[in-house]
Amino acid sequence: MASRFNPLKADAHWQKVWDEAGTFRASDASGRPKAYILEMFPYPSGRIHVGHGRNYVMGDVLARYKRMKGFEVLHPMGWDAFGMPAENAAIERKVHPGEWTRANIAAMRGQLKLLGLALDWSREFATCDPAYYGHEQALFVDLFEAGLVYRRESEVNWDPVDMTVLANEQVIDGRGWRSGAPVERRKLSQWFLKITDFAEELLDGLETLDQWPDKVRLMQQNWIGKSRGMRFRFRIADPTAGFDSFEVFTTRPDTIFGSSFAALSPDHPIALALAEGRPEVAAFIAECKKGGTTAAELETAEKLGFDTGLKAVHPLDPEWLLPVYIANFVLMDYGTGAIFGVPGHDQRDFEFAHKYGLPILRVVAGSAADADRPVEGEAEPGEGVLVNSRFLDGMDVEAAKAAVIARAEGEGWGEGTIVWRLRDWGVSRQRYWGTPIPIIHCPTCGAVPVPRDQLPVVLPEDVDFETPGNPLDRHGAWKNVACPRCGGAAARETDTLDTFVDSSWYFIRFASQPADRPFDKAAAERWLPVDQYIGGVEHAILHLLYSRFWTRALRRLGMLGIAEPFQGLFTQGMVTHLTYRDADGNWLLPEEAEAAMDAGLPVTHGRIEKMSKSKKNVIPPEPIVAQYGADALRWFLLSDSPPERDLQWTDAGIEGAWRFVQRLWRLASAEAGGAGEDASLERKLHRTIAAVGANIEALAFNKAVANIYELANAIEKAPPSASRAAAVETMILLVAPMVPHVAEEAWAAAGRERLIADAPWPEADPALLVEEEVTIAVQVNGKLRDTLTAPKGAPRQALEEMALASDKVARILEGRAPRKVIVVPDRLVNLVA
RNA sequence: GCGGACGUGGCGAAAUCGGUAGACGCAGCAGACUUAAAAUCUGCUUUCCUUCGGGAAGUGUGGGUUCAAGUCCCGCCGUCCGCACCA
Repeated sequence: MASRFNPLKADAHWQKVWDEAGTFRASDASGRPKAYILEMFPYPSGRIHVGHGRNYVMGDVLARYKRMKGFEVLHPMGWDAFGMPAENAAIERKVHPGEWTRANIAAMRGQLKLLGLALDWSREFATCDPAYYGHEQALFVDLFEAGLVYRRESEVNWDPVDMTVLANEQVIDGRGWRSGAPVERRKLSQWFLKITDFAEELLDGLETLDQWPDKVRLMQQNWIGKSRGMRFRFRIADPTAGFDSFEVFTTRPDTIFGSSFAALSPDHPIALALAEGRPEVAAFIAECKKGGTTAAELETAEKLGFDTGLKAVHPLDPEWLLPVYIANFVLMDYGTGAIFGVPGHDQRDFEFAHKYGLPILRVVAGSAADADRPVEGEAEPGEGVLVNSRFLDGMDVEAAKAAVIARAEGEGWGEGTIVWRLRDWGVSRQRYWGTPIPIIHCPTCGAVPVPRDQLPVVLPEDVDFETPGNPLDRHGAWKNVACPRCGGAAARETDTLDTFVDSSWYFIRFASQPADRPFDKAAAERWLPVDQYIGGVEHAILHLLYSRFWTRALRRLGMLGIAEPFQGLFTQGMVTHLTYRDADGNWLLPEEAEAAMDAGLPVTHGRIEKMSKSKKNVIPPEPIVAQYGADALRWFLLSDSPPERDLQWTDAGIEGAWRFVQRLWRLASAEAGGAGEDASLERKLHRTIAAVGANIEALAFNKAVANIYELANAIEKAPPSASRAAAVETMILLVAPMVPHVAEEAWAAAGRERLIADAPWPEADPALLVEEEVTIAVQVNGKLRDTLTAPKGAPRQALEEMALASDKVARILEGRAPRKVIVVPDRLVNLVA
């Protein structure tokens, strides 16, 4: 047997063996319990780096482990292939987006294959395949017919660089999530999916996701943003411009007697109507729109108001008139676009009242005795008892809320209600490289869905990107069609779907891909939900919320009997690497940095950052695999850092991993020899079997790695014995999910005919998990003074006597008897002097 | 501003229920093997003191609860993440 493991030969060999045997092909018909392991599929942006690899290797270890545990494992791979980078590449390099995308997929598939991933490649697809997006169009038509899709003119987030609309979720600090350009407001006709119809169940469903990180559940909960409160109508004392009342929403109906003004959003219909006849109103509204939307600007933005001169009648006192302002801080798209101001108990209203000299009334106080204490410095939004509030006086906040709502509902001027922060999902994109929206606009029939037998609506290939904007819009031959309903001249919708639609159901298509429909219900339900989903936390809201919505929508349509698509979710950390910059702050490749230093130019070590092309700190997998092999790379990616935390790429780290792979090989290929039992090694082995299994299931790969190191150390120190030879063999099984190539090689070298990938996971013998002897800590006053060895399960009395017999303890106690003795069996004895 | 997470050796980290802090790895030091190097193997490696037996301190910081706190509670400091004029 060779003294060194040669990954160059072994990697390719075993990858071919797995491939030819169809080892990782998932069977829909197997009787074994299923496990669906999925990593978020990649966008084919060019090349992968080792940071992407970490994600796939984690899923791979779990998939291989589950196979060994007897599960039928579905572990597929595909490509989230629509999106703007392809179009940008088309514009810059004059290649067709499809060509660019296909070339990237081919390159990245080759890179992934170098890692020896246990993937079922037979289910691979790209979302830009008409065979995929055609079914997506069919699903869109289904949702359309079910009333879950609608079109409306709306003010949208317009990205002036990418020349497209962005969803609210895609606007970060007022800038486009991709381009980074400040987002503009524009009015456009857009297609929307009714995700708000599902707000309640998306929120409640979070409760069932106990295998999701709390952090992600909390983020979704905040995003959905449920607020309970009351809606009520203010009558306008002197109706103008055709309006005699307006509605407001509040979460604090209890403070209704603390109100000193009402305020309308600058976009409110009444404000807009007033602006028609009064230039000063129009000017104020224009002023409000000027301000930026970045965090910093909003932080410092002044509260601005314009007194319309209108008076609102207090709903509980017809004599009480409130001034009506237009105020810049009132948002049209939350609640009703109008508020009633309670300066004493809301900070924004407080600032507003200060600026415009409005009364600041106290209606909540710590106790009734504080009723006359003025509210000073800042608003008091907290708990207390109601004061200065007529029939509410003396109630606590919750009771007062209920009392006001009951009164309003009884008298018919308001009602208890719930308001959501979540908005409907705008899915129209004015881009070419996406799924065409399967709708035809007919001047007579309106928006007509493309009949199912005419799907897919295929993207035309012959498009030009010379002119800015959407090339579909200019493509007459594609765009101009007959109306499917009346046969008259009509035009295709030229907007394409947000690519997040593509990724909202790909996991269903992986489970089942018939040619004639999106998926087969029974086949999909065999695999779904995904047992373990792995990906970046950056998708905590967008992709994960949309997928949950899509799955629930399909359920409502009766197409799928599953509520939640992802039972387990894991968000892994990034791989980071050193960066270098020159004197001008430009990023340098490591070799450029070296050359510059040799030339005596100043080079600064940048921060250790997430690998990215722009920072020039990416490590591609090819040279690493060529030098150290796939197993060393996999081992490194699993070692040391907890998987949810960032992992720093270092040359020393990959070399350490390579040394371990070689060490495994040496252990496995050494002459076995020896006879007889080694009870202590067997205990170690069985504890390791249990620990590695538990740690892999918990995705604590770094701990599983440490368990293996401990076992390897113990085996190396153990004298030859039959136990030792068996331990080596078992260790090969334990590392097989993590370093599969060297494991197969060692397995074959040991004369095994079956693949180790098909071998069963070893079972820990429960009898060997229990120690016969334990080390007992002996403390005096809580400080460790001695340790002693006792049989497992020794009685308290015996432990106490042994502890008192210790010389060290005797020296410290100086002959005194301890006042108190605490004995924790099998752990410690604490003598309190 | 609101919400959340985290803070342990030179570094990555571990410590499952409040019970021997630092397992395991990296880096480092010393030694073995070698003509030499690589590879490999052995030992040491939290800090300070030491009469070499051991002793003291120690998990961001200050308190508290407890026989016992990295772990629980309260305050503070710092780092990171999410949301943000949400009525």
